[in-house]
Amino acid sequence: MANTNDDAITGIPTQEEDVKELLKVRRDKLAKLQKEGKNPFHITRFNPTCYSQQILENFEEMEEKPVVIAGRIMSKRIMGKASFAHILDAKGQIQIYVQINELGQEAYDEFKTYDIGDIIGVEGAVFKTHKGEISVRAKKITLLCKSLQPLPEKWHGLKDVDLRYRQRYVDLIVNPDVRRTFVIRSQIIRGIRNYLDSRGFLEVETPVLHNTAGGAAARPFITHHNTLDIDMYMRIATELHLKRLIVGGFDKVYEIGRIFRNEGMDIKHNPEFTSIELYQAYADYHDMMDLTEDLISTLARDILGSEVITYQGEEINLSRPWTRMTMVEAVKKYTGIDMAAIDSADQARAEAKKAGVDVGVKATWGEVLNALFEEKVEDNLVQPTFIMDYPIEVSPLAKKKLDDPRLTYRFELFITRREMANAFSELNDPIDQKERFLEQVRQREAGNDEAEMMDEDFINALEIGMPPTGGLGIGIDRLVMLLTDSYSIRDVILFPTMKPRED
RNA sequence: GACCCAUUAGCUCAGGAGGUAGAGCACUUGACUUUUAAUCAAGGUGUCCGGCGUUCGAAUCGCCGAUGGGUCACCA
Repeated sequence: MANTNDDAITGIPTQEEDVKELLKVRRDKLAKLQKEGKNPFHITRFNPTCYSQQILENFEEMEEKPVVIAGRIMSKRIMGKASFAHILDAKGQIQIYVQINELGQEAYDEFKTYDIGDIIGVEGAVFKTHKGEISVRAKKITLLCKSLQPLPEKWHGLKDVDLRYRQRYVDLIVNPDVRRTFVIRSQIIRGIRNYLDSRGFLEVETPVLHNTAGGAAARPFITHHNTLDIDMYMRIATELHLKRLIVGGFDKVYEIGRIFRNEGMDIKHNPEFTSIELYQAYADYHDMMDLTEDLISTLARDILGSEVITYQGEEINLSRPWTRMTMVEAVKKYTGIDMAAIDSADQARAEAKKAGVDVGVKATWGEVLNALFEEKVEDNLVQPTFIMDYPIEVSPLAKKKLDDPRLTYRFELFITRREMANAFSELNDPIDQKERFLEQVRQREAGNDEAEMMDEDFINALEIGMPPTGGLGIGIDRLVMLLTDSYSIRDVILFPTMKPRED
C-alpha cells in the first residue's frame, strides 16, 4: 500500500529483484500497456450488471440481452480470429466468445495478449454456442487488473497443502470446493444468528483482553498493555463475562467470537478458533440439549437440505431426538463397569486398572469415571449423543447434582467421536463457586497450568445474584467441519495458524 | 515433544546403480472465425528445500537444520 516504488509500477524489476523469465513476460506486457496509456491499475471502478450464475440460471429470459460481467480469466482458447475464454466471478464461471468482427482488430489483438489470471470486464450479449454452452458474446473487453504471476495448473489445481493454507487466495481461485466450504461456513454462522435472534437472544461483545483467563481449562496467550504496563491474557472462553450479563438482567445472551488457546495444533485444534456461547436465564441443561439438537438439525436441513449427512465416509443422522445418556451409563455400556455401584476411590481405581485405564494413585472416583469415559467410550460416539452428568472435579462452573454431589448438571455433545458442544446448568451459588475456584487455584499451585484462575469479580457478580441459568458452548469450526465434510480444522479456517517460513 | 514420510520447472508429477534432469499443463512464436483438458508446428524453463561432510564429481549417499503431512503424546 505504502509502496510507491515507481520501478515496481512500471514493471522494471528493481536490482535486488530477480525476476524469472515467466514473470518477466507479464511485466513486459504490463509495461507496454502502461506506455500506451492503458495502465489497468489506473482504473478505479467498473459496473457489472450480473453474475455468471444469474446468466446460467436464467438463460431463457436473458438470451440475446446485453450484460456486463467481470471476473478472472481462467482459461483461454485462441483460434485465429475467434477465441473462447472462461471467466470466474464470485458465483462461478461462464464462457465468453471473443470474435474479431465484434471487437475490431486492435481490441482483439490486445485481448490475445491477456493472460490467465488477468481480471477483465466484458460487455456483450448472452447466447448459446453450437455445442450448447451458455456464453457471452463480447462486444467490449476492459482489462481491470494485470496478473503478474501464473496460476496453478487448470486441471489439477493447487494440491500442496502448505501453499493452499499460506496462499489461501490462490486456493480460493483454483479450488471450487474451498469456496463452497467457506460459503457454507458463512451460512452456518448466519443460521445460528437467525435462530437465536428469532428466539429473543441478544448478541453481545465481551472483551478479548482479560485480566484473568477463565471459563475453561486451557493455557492462555499472554500479551502486554503498554500504557497500563500490565500483562493481559487473550480470552480462552467467553463464559464468565456472559454470565455477568445474565446477572445484569439480560435473560438471553450469546456471543460468537474468537477464542485463543496456547496449546497443540492438529486436525482438530487451531490456536485461535471460533466458539458460540449462549446463556438463558431460568433454563437448565435439559433445555440446552433441546436447543442444541434443534439448532444443529435445523442448520443441516436449511443449509444442506438434509438431516442425514456424510462425514468422511460415515453416514451421520442428525434427525431428532438424539441419544441422551449419563456418563455413568455410557461407561457401563462400553466397559461393563457400574460406577454407580462403586463408592470408594480405591475400588474405582482398581476397576480402572482392571480395564487397562491408567489413572493416578490419587485419582478420585470422579476422575476415574472421566478417565474411563475418555479412553473407553468416546471413540464409540459416532452418531449424535449427549453425555450427561460429568464429575464435579472436571466441571468447576457447573451446578452440583442434588441427588449425587460427585456429579454435575453438565453435558457434552459428541458427533463423529468428537466433542461438539459443552453445557451446564450454571453454578450460581457464589459460596460453592468460590470453593471450586479455590480448589482450582490449589491445582494451579500444584503445577496444573490449565486450572482456572480465581476471578473475584465473578464471585462478586454471583453474590449480587444470578438466576438459575442454562449455558451452552459450541465449537463453530468443528460444526463447520461436520457439515462440510472437512477432514482438518485448517480446511474450515480461511487463514490457519502457520509457522513462518525461514528462507 | 517423540517417531515416520515428503520437499525436483509457476502448477501437477516422473526420474536418478553418484557423471549437473524430464513429461503434461502454463509460457513464447506461427497456423486456425463455435472451442471447451481445443488442435497442429517450433521454442525456453530449474538454488532438484538449505547447510555441512564423503567423493575426482552430490540432485542422488551420510549428518545437521527448515517447512509441511501423518501417527502418538498433550489438549478435563
